[in-house]
Amino acid sequence: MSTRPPQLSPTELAAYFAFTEVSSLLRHAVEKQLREAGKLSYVQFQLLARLRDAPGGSQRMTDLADDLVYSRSGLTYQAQLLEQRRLLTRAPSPEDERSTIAAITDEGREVLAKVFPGHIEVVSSLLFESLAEQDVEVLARVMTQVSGHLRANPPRSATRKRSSDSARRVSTREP
Amino acid sequence: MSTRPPQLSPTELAAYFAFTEVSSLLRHAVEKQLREAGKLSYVQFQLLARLRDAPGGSQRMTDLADDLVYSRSGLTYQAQLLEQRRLLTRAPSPEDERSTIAAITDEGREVLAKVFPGHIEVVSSLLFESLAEQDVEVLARVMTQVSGHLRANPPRSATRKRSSDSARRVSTREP
DNA sequence: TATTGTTATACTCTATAACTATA
DNA sequence: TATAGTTATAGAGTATAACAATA
Repeated sequence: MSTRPPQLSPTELAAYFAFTEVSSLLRHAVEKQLREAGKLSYVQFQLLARLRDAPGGSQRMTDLADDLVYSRSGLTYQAQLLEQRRLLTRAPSPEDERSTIAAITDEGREVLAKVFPGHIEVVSSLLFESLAEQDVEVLARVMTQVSGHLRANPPRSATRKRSSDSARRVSTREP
Repeated sequence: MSTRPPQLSPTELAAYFAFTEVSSLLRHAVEKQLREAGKLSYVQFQLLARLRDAPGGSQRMTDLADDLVYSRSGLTYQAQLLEQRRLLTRAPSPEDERSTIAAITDEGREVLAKVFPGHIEVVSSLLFESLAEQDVEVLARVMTQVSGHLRANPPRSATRKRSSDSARRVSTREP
């Protein structure tokens, strides 16, 4: 095993501290905006956004839970809330009666549309406003790099699930 | 108000998505490690770490709450938990009897010391392992830039404190 | 009166385990 | 048996408002 140095370098420390601070403040601001503009929690927003971007505007509950690093019961809870507000529907899958397919409704899309401008505004003004175009490019590159690294090396606890038969689709394309 | 474009550029979008994903996964992993290694929540860890780095290992409750973007009652709650575990003490300030000074104890420092190696290990292997040294430098620079920007433009809600000025009577409704 | 901090309380979120039903 | 999902439930965390003490 490759041993990582037991200490962070000063540069790493600075990067880590600044990263967590930005992350925390941005998250806080985004949550506030979503709550005020559409009565959505951050997770609910992610849920709806993911459904909207999924083919057919729908996805299996389990896949949603996997993507959002969520427990299934937690997802059920949030889906119930959104269903009560008619922002999504749930129905058993025709292929596999065990599965539940969640689908975003028109009302759900409306809420997303209502919330989005303010969301962009927050992200834009807090995260990007002070950055030069090149900085943004560099940030995108570095974060994408790390993101890929994290997908490739899941945090141990998330590994226990997908065992033998249905291996998970990874975003890496193999020739 | 400076006018920001109503849309994020593709690069900004990529940067934002990757950033939030990394932030979320890293936070999750860090919380897990802190919980398992020292039964600390992330906020409690930040609290202790901040006290440790403060002069005298102590700080006023209000200042702690400000720094951590925390409500006072929430801070009181966490401080109570830590005090019960003897990881910090609370005592009224000699200068101003209204204030409470929280101070980290030796036991608190021990817990931090116990938790730290694993913390470093998580951050190191998740955030930095896949990055070249130059990437880390760039990340530190960009995040510090944004962090400074955020400090300079607090998210509105955190602002309404220091102003002894009466600039906000205008929008206040009275019966 | 304003500030500091605590308390009382209500609410949201999350996770674990037991359970149902399908496969 | 294994998987998908829900339910029951318990616990942590947060915020708001009322409050007491001090300035």
